[in-house]
Amino acid sequence: MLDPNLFRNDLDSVIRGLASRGFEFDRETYQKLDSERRRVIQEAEVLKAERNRVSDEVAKLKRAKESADHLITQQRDMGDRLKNLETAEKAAEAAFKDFLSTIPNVPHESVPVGQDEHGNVEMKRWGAPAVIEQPKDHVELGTKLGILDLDRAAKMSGARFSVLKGMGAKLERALINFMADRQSAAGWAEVMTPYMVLPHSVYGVGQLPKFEQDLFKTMRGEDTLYLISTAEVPVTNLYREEILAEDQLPLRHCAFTPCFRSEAGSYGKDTKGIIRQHQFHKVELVAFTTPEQALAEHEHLTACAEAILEALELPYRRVLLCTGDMGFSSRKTYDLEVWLPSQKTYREISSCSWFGDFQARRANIRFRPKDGKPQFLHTLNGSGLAVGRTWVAVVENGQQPDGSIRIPKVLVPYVGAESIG
RNA sequence: GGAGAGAUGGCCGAGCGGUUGAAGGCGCCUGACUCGAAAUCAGGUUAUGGGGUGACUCAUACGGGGGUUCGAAUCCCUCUCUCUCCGCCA
Repeated sequence: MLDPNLFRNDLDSVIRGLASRGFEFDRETYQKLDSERRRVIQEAEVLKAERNRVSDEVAKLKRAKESADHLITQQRDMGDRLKNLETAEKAAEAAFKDFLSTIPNVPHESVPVGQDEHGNVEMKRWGAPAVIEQPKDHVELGTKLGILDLDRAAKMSGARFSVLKGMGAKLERALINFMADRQSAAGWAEVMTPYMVLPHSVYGVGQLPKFEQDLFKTMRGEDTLYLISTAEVPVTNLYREEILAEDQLPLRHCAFTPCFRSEAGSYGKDTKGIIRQHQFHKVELVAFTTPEQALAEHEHLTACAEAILEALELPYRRVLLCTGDMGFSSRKTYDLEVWLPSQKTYREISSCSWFGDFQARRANIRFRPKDGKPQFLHTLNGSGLAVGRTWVAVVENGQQPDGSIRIPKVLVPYVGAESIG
């Protein structure tokens, strides 16, 4: 959520920023809701002040053992009048908040303006894609080696699920352990979290109320729990409603979790293979910082994700997303894209975002500066990395003419073999 | 699943219808003492929202929601969570 003061102090620049990402800010509705809210608050507070004054009078009289009956009679209907006003106040506050919570974050000034992915800017490339004659894709390679079984996955769960077998399952586990080991060694304190969360946690990171259709929802009686779409959700919410000390920042966590996404609206996209699944594994990096630390932390976090790709000898590039291609909550996002020989292109394998205080405001996460009042901190996160897509990249980039897969050196101790097949 | 206890400020912990935004302690800040530090002493130290250029002022908040009352941290209902004991269980 954006800071209401931003609207009050610098409405025009906010509107311009939002427009750059293709969001049209409804100025009229905003002003109507804001003035209504303030009107009701003031009305209620005048009445409450009056009630408090009279109650004090009553207290004084009673202590002096005098009669206060005339005041009490006079105040009889105060309760009802106030109750009505309080209801109106709550409604006005809620309407205002609902309006604000559907407004996306304002892009940072360093973000290029653009409508969609064509406006993204490539920042760097690392590694030269190997020359492979007639490269096979991971489905063909995996199926032949008996390490991937999509047909049987479909039998039990339908489309967009997979079964990994033998060395395929072991490779998945190896990647998870390698990534979690590396990131925790790099200073990202590991956490294991719930995979089901309450609605307010999803709201806190900005995926509710607008993106419910992307999530799996479960019911327990009347209560809703969502399956997490990313570890960002539980890890960011670790400190909801808390005030952290400034010297705790930057606070860095990594978390391995499965991720669940309904992929509504992506019918026909990446239907082949395990690039886009309803369930996949990810090692996520999440950072909490002061506003001053945030931009440097964004670079650091991205570098930590890149380090995994480099250790795995996977060619990749870093892309700075333009205003029109960024997620709802983000101020600035780098995507890391890995080379896939079968597609002869780079595909997203990590997304590293800085959210400013947008999520912190929604989840009410603050820090106490050395001298001064508590203020909202900044949050950042990025994949380090998406495990399923890394599995694909290792298999496709490591493929040999005989159909076997060469395992990257750093992974050999984890896999227990130098090649598969 | 059964029985009971509890939830108060950054932390611990009193209060159980009206001078309590909240005793006392810890922590933290300022000052005194000191060459400096520790100890000691004195003072200060919640957050959010409204109004005001400002000093300031008003409102709200004692797990969440609802109720009783002129007035609720205090009484009633309800939900959530935590703890103890019993049962069941990976």
